[in-house]
Amino acid sequence: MEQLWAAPAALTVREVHEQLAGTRELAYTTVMTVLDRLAKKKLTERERDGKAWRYRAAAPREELAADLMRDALDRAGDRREALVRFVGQVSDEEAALLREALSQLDAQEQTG
Amino acid sequence: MEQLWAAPAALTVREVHEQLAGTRELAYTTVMTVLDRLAKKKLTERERDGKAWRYRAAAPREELAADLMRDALDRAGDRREALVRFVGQVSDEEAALLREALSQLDAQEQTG
DNA sequence: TAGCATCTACTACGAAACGTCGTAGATAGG
DNA sequence: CCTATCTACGACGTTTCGTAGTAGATGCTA
Repeated sequence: MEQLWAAPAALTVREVHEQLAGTRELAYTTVMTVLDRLAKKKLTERERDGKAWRYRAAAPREELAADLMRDALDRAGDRREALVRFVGQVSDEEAALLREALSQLDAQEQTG
Repeated sequence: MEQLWAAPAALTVREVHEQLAGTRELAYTTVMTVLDRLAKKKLTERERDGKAWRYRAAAPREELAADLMRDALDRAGDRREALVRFVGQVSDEEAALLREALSQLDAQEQTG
């Protein structure tokens, strides 16, 4: 359902619907409803374009993922423990990416 | 609802109910249902104790949090990007804990 | 200007999850 | 045998989600 995020720019309902037509047979109004609900949840934003609305993701997929990770961490009780367990679950590659992200953060703090 | 996790040992429905009585006025069967549903979702385990069941968390709160973080990361598309955003959201203290967790992971890999 | 196409707004409906609880029946202790 | 204690199972209202239809506004076109 959220594969609409793949799209780079703001799309109208029609465009999303057509783009989905290959993969799944959905009624036009179904797409409309979904987009509308996402907008109500602030996951998409919309702007007028003639009589139609043009929808765009409020934040990239990665930002959503990061938010969810934060939320999970917030409900953890002992954050240290949760983080230890988290890095314990993560693949080697992901651990490397994490380290990278952290040094990037350092660099930023130096500069900014 | 999941504040039942605060308890250290396996508890019977009655014990959980009594423990909750101070905070919230819940029917005995409500507690039972909840515990039972949690068990069905594998979030609690239960063992017989006389005619009663004794429930215990299948995993500590922190493990659940870590699982959720993983899930979020898995639905991210570009993991690097998601991780960068995540560490960007996190507090300084949490970043430090993360670094710590990562070095701990290193040490483990050396040893184990 | 009448009519058709296009779009939105609103409503709906079934399924699943959740919080809440009741009833029925098994079991154990006095 | 009666009563208290537990469980199993069902139930009901609410919310979320996927799906879709209908009504009404708007705009192009003949």
